Amino acid sequence: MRDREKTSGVEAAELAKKLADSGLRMTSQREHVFHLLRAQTDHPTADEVYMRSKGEMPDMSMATVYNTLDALVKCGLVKQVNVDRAATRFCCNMQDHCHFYCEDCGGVHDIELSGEIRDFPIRMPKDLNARQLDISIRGACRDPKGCVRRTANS
Amino acid sequence: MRDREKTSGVEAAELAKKLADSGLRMTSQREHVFHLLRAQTDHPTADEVYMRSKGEMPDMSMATVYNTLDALVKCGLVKQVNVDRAATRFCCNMQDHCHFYCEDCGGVHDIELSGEIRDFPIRMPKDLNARQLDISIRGACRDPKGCVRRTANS
DNA sequence: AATTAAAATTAGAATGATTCTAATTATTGA
DNA sequence: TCAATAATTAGAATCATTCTAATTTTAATT
Repeated sequence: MRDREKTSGVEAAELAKKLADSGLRMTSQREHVFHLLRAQTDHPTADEVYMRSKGEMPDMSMATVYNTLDALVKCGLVKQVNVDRAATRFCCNMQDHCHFYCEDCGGVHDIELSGEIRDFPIRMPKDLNARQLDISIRGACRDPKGCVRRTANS
Repeated sequence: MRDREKTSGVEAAELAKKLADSGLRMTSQREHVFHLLRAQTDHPTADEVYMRSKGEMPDMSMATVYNTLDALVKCGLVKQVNVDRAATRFCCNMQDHCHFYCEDCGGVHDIELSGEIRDFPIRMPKDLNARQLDISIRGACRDPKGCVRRTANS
């Protein structure tokens, strides 16, 4: 086993507990990736995490980076920013609306907004110039008829 | 040249005008894809569009499907649903917040919400059970120091 | 109607992100 | 310590998307 420190004891304990709560084990790789994510809050990609891990854990594989990020997401310590790892979808409803992804059937539904997007309670910094806002909601259809994994064609 | 109908004259005229406004040409492939998107509002992927186009235009290539979807997005008749075609990003800020993607430098910034997500003016249908809501904003940093295309490492 | 330049389409190769596989190693609880 | 289970690894495989170079189509002019 490799040494397992660098992270403050508090972080390590928090991580171990959260992992255990989800039935996952504490490993040095998971601790290292978690520490690394906390050190720089710039939303790295998996590949960036892999690069950054090289210094302290040069043997960690890309597969482990993905597995570890999945574990951290599963135990609620990390969020995935572009949540959908699947293909881009297209729609021709040009009204302001948002999208609901059903995690069970894979379907996408439009959801109406009941107000203007500009009135949403978002505190936009002055130095950022917004061009487009997207809202997506993930969850499950409750309709047993509508909620059937769809096929790619027709 | 292949025949070019199937679509109501109104649609075809609207499409031709929008394309022209963006300096793009009307083609039978573009008309066909546009018609197909309007016929089924289920947010197909590029591959699904390709499959569905087989019946009427069996020779259309995947490259054309992508080019055509890009053209329709560019001229404002179609929206891309998962806007980011790049790698997934990870963050460990577990507060409710949203993300700002700078289209110039590729950076991602957290943006605070000034209210509860549950108070957002979204008209959620009763048969949909939401588990997670994501808000992403695209645009440009105005800060010339902060806005520099970042490198993958460090 | 023929000519031409620019734009669009095509097949297929290339790329990039992610997932899978099978073998090895580490962790945990008895 | 031992066995069972979970995690890690390298590398292959997959999938979505982009690129390339050749061909075809379009649109504007003769």
